[in-house]
Amino acid sequence: MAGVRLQDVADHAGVSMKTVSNVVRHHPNVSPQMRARVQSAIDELGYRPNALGRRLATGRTGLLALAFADIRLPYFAELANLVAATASTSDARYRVLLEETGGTLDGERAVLNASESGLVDGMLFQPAIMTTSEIDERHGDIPIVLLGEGAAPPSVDRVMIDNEAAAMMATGHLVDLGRSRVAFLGHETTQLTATSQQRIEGYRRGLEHAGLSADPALLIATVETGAVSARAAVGAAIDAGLHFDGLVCRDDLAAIGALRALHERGVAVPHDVAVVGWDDTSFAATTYPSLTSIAPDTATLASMALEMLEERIAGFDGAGRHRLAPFQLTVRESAPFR
Amino acid sequence: MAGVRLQDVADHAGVSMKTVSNVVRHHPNVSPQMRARVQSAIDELGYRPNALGRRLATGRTGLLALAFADIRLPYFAELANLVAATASTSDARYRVLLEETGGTLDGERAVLNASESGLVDGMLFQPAIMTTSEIDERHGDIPIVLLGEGAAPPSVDRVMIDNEAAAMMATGHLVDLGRSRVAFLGHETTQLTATSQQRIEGYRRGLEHAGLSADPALLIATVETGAVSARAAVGAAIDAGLHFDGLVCRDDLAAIGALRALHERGVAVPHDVAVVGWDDTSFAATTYPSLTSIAPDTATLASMALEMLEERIAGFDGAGRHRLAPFQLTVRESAPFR
DNA sequence: GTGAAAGCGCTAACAC
DNA sequence: GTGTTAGCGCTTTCAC
Repeated sequence: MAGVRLQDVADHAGVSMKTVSNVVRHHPNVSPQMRARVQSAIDELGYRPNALGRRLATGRTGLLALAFADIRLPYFAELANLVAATASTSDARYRVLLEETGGTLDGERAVLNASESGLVDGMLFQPAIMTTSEIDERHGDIPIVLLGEGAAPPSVDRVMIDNEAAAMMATGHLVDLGRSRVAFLGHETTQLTATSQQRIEGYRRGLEHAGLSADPALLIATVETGAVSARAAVGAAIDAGLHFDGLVCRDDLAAIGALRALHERGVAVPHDVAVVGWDDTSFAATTYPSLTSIAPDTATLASMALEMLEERIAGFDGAGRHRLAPFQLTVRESAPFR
Repeated sequence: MAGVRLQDVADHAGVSMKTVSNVVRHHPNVSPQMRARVQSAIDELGYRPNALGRRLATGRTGLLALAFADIRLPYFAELANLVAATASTSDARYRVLLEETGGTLDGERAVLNASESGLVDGMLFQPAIMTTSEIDERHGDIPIVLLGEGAAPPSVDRVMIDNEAAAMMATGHLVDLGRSRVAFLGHETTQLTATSQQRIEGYRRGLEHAGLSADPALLIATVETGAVSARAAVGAAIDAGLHFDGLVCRDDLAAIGALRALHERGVAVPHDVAVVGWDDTSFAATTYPSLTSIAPDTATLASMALEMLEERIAGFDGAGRHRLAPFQLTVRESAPFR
C-alpha cells in the first residue's frame, strides 16, 4: 500500500511519530516490546518510509552524480561499475546517478550547471575539454572530485594516474622489444585534450630516454574516439607509406581498430608491429592477438575519489588535493616480453 | 551561495514566496516588470531552487531507476546510454539512477525491495533470473516496465524482441550459407535463463525448419557470461573433437571469445565456421573478422519502454502490456551473404 | 496578478 | 523510553 505515512503507523500503534521513526531507523533507544508493537503496525499497514521526506529533513539524499563522456566507452562502464559498487558499500550507502556529457563542452557545462541544488550530495566528474578556470567558476558549492587527467583547478580535489609515466612505460616496453619506429595513435586531429597531450608527452620522453628521436610523422590522429575511426586512420597511414614497428595507442578502442587495420593489410602483430593499448579494459584479453595495455588501478582510483568526496560532503573545506592512483603494464600477445 | 531559500528571495524582492515560485517555474501569470524585479533578486542572491523541497511538494523526483545485471556488458551500456538520452529529452526530463543486480537473485531482489519509496518515479528493470511470481509479489506499487525476455507477470508492462524469431533468423542465415552442423554457444551450464531458453528454442526451430535435426552435442554452454568463458568453452569443444561449421552465439561477447578460440586452432572464419553474434554491439564492426549479429532495435525498445513507463507514472492502471520491438540481422564478414 | 497559509513526510531538539 | 513540536524548502489552493 502506498500513501501510508509515519503518522498513520503511529496512530495505528497508538504511539508517537517519534517512536515509529526510532523503530524504522533502528535507533537503539526503544524497548523490545515497543519495537515489536510498532513493527507489526508497520507490517500490517505495509508502511514504506518516504525517501524524500527523510532527505528533506536530513539534508542528505544518498545520491552521487557520476559524470563523464559516454557510458558506452568500456573504460567508463568499468569505472561506473566500480564506483557504484564502492559507493554502495561505504557507510553512507550512496547510489549513483549517471550523467553523460557526450564529450562536448555543452554537455560538460550542463552537468556542472544543474540549476537545481540538493538532489545529489556530491559529484564525481571526469571532464574532457572544460578548462580549469571554467570548472572553477561553475562548480558551485556542491562537493566535487575530479577524475582523470583533464583540467583541475587548485581548489578542487582530483584523482588520476600519472599519464606521462604510463606512456613512457608503454613506449619503453616497445623500445625494449627492439622497436625503433614507434608510432602514437588516437589523439584528436585538432585541439588536443589534456589526456592526449600528456600521453603524447610521455611517449616523446620515452623515445628520448631511449635515445630515439620523435618523428612527428609517427603521430596518427583520429577523427573521433573509437575503433572505427582508429581503423581508418591506421589504414590510411599505412597506405600512405608510413612505416612503423611499434604502436602506442591512446586507448584500447584505438588499439582494436589498429589491430583490425593491420590484419587487413597482412601486417603481423606483434612480429611486424607491436601494439600497446591503454585502460586494459576487459576485452583486451580476448582480442586476437590479445592486447598488452596500460592498466590503471581503477579500483584504487575509485576508492580514493570516493574517500575524498565523502570528506568534502562531511564538510572538509581545505585546498584541492591532487592524488595519483597506481597503474601497471599488463603484458599480453600484442607486445610480449622480449 | 548555498542556503539561499525561496523565502530569502521573496524578502529581498519584497514580494511573496508565491510570486518568486511563479517566476522560477516560468509560470505565465506574472507581469514582466515583476518578473524582472524578482529575477534580479534571484541573481543577486545566487538563488538555486532546492530539488528536494520541490520534489517533496510535487511528489515527483524526476528520477528513473534503470536496473540490469552489469553495466560492463556492452549491451547494457548501450541501453543505458539510449535510455538516459531518451529520458532526458522527454517532457518530464528524467534522469537515470543506475542499479546493478550483478545478475544474482539477491541483487534482483534488492533492486525491487528498495525499502524506501518515493526516491524514483519509476523503474526500468531487466530481470535475468527472478520468476514471474516473485516479480509480481515484490514490485510493490512503484511504476515499473520490464525489459528483455526474462520473466514478466501479466500485470506488468514489458518490452522485448522476439527472441525465438531472431534465433531462427540467425540459424536460417547460417543454413542458407550451406552450413549443416550449426552449434549454439553461450547458455548457462545448469539452470537456463529465459533468454537462453528462447534463443535455443528459436535455434532448434530454425534447424527443423531447414529439415535439419538438432544435435544436443552442438549446444556449447559457458560457465559464465563473457568472452573469456566462451573462448574456453569453444576451445574445449573443438579439442574434444566436436565438429561444426556454423555457430549461433547467445551474445556478441560469446562470439568474440569464439572467434579467438577458432583463430587459435587455425579454424578459418567464415570459411570453416560461420559465426553469428547477438546484440550487434558497437565493437561487432571491428573484430577480425567483423561479426554478423542479431541487431535489436534498442532505440525503439527504449522509447517504447519509456513511453509505457510515463503512462504508468501518469496513473495508467490497466493490465500489463507486452510489446515487441523490432530487430534485424546485420550481416558482416563472420557470416556473409552467400 | 499577487499574497497568506496549509501542507508534502520526515527528523531532531527538547521536554516529560 | 516516549511524546511534542518546530522546521527542512517548496508548491498550491484559496482569497484578495
